Amino acid sequence: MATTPTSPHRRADGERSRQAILEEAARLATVEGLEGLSIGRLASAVGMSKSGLYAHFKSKLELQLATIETADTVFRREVVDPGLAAPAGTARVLALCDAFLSHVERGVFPGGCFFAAVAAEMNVRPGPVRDRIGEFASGWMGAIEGGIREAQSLGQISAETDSTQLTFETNAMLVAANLAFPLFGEPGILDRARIGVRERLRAASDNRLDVRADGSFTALTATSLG
Amino acid sequence: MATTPTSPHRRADGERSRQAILEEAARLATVEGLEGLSIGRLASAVGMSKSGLYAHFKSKLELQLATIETADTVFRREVVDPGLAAPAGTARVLALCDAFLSHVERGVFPGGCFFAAVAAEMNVRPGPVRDRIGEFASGWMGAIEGGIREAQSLGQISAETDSTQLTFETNAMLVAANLAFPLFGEPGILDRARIGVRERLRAASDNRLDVRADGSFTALTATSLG
DNA sequence: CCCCCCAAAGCACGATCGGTCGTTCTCCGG
DNA sequence: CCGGAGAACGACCGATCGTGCTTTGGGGGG
Repeated sequence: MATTPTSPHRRADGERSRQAILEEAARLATVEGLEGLSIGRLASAVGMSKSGLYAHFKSKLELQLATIETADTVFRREVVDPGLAAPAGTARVLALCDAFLSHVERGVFPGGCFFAAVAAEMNVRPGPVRDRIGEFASGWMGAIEGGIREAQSLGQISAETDSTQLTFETNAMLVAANLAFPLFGEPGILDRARIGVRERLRAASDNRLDVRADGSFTALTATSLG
Repeated sequence: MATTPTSPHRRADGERSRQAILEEAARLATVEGLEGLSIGRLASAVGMSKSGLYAHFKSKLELQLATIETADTVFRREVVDPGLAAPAGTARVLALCDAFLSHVERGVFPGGCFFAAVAAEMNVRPGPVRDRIGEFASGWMGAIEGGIREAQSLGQISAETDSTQLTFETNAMLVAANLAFPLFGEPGILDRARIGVRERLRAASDNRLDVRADGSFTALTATSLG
């Protein structure tokens, strides 16, 4: 519902155009940036005139906000939902991280994670755009922390662990991999993050051997990589 | 020497202006981005005309590259040199990380780390600018990894540890803190990174209690924070 | 002390920026 | 099937973009 406008009497072809515009905008914004994304380039990218595109959005700000909502929908579909499908606990945290790294690797957004790219651009520009990015970041971190707390209540991670601290460190590896992957091009960076997350969660299990992980867990230790 | 142009017979006031331009450009680029930084805004920021500024640089690309060199000099002075002043080993790695987080906290660049901001912007735009950013990133990671290898040769970190993996994880916390700090404004994020780096290095010491750390080490454990 | 030369400014260019017209076409409810 | 409303268009606005050319003024070596 986030991407569905509240305005009444919207024509079917117009809604299709609007969605096509926003999906292209979300992709382009990870390359050009939300501010660097120009109306003219976006219009020609979707094969429309500038004014035709502008009929859907009253201002560039509204276009930016709608683009964020579309990106949020994509992120939910490609990362959050697959991650939450895993059984609760450590496995779910790992699934969230793997889904994130997978969506970076597959190039769901050409410039990597949409929100990391936009956050880096807008985190020193106060306004509704930055506020919305902050809300998303809180939600994403909350999803990871929720999984960690579940793992604690399941006894997979020691109750003494600072879940917020562990969330920060887990997300840090995802963000760092997302930043370095397009810069160097080598997919080994993503394996670094996969290893790091698993080792960090294993360490947080406080020598409890009942830590749940998927089959690739034992195969993906730090020493198994050259 | 990096910021010193090779052209001969340069007047003193011109060199001062050039440096003033580049320092302002390095600061502005962390807010506007290297591409979003316009000649006109930069000129008015330093109190010059657009063409007067342009007399120092043949093109915007040259201005961008010179700005990177200036930012590299600032980063070296504010982060790398203070970090390398610490005694070799774990203490030096910690000093590098603390110097990095300190330069973010003090706002040496208003938008946080210059190279993280520029890398996020340019990592999907091939060209000499991205190449130079990649060189810097390799150099910075190399400094951390060098410190870790020294710590290994000193017996402070177990020789079995994958130094590249440990470097990735250490740098990840710095990058993540740099990204989240301006977004949320709370300095607690930087403490998260400080704690994470220390705990991670302690874990890598493989239960060796001779890990060197500064006095704040024991005080900055994960449990000491609310 | 003079005069060369570089720093800086003024001015202007084509392109593109975000944004607003008026107009035409086409979908779709009554 | 008719008419209102939305979709899309081309033209155009003032501002700003990066980049030139030309001019002026002052610093500094002979």
